[in-house]
Amino acid sequence: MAKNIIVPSVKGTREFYPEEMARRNFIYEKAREASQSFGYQEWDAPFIETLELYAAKSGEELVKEQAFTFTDRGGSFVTLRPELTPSLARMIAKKQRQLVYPVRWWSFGPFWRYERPQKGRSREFFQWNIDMLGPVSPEADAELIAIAVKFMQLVGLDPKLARVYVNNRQLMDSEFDKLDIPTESRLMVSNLVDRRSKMKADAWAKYALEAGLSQNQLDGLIALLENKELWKEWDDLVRLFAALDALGVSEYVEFDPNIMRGLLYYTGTVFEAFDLTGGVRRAILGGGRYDNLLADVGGDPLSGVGFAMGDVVAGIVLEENGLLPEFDPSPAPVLVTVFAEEFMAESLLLSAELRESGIKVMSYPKADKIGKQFKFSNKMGMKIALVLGADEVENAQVAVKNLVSGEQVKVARADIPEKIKKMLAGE
RNA sequence: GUGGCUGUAGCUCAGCUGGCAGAGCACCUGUCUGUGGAACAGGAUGUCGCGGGUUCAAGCCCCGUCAGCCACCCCA
Repeated sequence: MAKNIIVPSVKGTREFYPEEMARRNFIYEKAREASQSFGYQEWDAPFIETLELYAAKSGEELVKEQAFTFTDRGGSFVTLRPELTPSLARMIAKKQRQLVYPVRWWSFGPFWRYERPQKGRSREFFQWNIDMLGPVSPEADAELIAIAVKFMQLVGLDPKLARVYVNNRQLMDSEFDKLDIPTESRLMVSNLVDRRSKMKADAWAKYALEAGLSQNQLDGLIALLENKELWKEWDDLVRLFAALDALGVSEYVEFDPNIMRGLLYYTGTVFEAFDLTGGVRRAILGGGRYDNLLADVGGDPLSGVGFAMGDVVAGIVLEENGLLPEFDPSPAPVLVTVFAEEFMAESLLLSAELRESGIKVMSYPKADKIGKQFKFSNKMGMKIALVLGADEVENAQVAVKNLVSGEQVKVARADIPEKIKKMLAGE
């Protein structure tokens, strides 16, 4: 065996062997189907942006700690995009007067964050982003949630396996007002809420008191977070749930006052989808409503609603639930074998004819022992192998072997394309 | 960025208180000079992650480093 030392890949990057590529494409296809079924247009932005673009927008941590930044050969600070929203804001701003509203855009592409890699989190990942820009209405928010649900349905995640949890930041702010929690403490309280599910109740309570809450405020906060009926007191959420009901997705969606979301720019509805079956409750996707999207990139005020889904967690969830389609190694179901060197041209000619008639065909590239060629076709999961040996060539025939049933018949050379098509059609 | 666990054949892993580097699967060859999936027989395979140290002797002990995993942090 080779003793070569293989140059390692960059830490946290992903290598997509055909099987992993099939998984990524599966997620992409389902995201596209969900997006397009609601009329969204596909778009994309640069993978490299200036550091400046992110400095004003995204959460502090995201830029300072997690951005993949470097200096280019010209001395400019550039960043591998850690998220899409700032690029979206700029691109919208540049054509703000020309676009047709509501803008409905979706995208699927690579992102980079300089984090410590572990399961479900790498430094390089693919993300589905989808946004509606323009209208401010609970019904628009509901549409995005319905798209998330559509994706879940398309991949086979039913309400027993995964669910979308919804909250509203304005509602929470008004509740925090009632508890006399000052504005400057809101971020702290948000983090506190995010952390609650990960800590034991008494440890969390202690932590909250140390963070500056009074016992009264803590009691109020707990009561608030336990109140699953709170949405009924907030008009936007009442309308949101009515819309979700009309869209037929309400069994997938629940109100949950514990959903806060770290990103600063969310201003209204926020939501996250979780896998209910896994040991770790990790968010599959998350999003919400944001206002003043364009404020920092020089556009006029415009609000929107959207969400993002990473391929890493989504892939794990699908795998753990047995929802990934079986990997089919060969895109071509037919193999043309090469019986001997002297029949190579015959075999190539046959494979070319079959492709001409629209059939996906692989040619075996050399005259290996026929058994080896069959073994190859078997490992590649192919359906049909064709053999052109001395007997067949002499009689203008081709031996056609059904690799699934094991049956083999000889067919007149001229009838081969039709015969293969019928076999592949299941006849 | 902080703390912990792990790293041995292509893969999954065993390897005792330091004493000749192992198994299963996969692979190759043959049984089978016109046929895959099965069976049987045989065969090849290692910088024991990397670098240093201790020792007569290190896969095993010590230090460092890299990578993966887990928990924080954050989030997709």
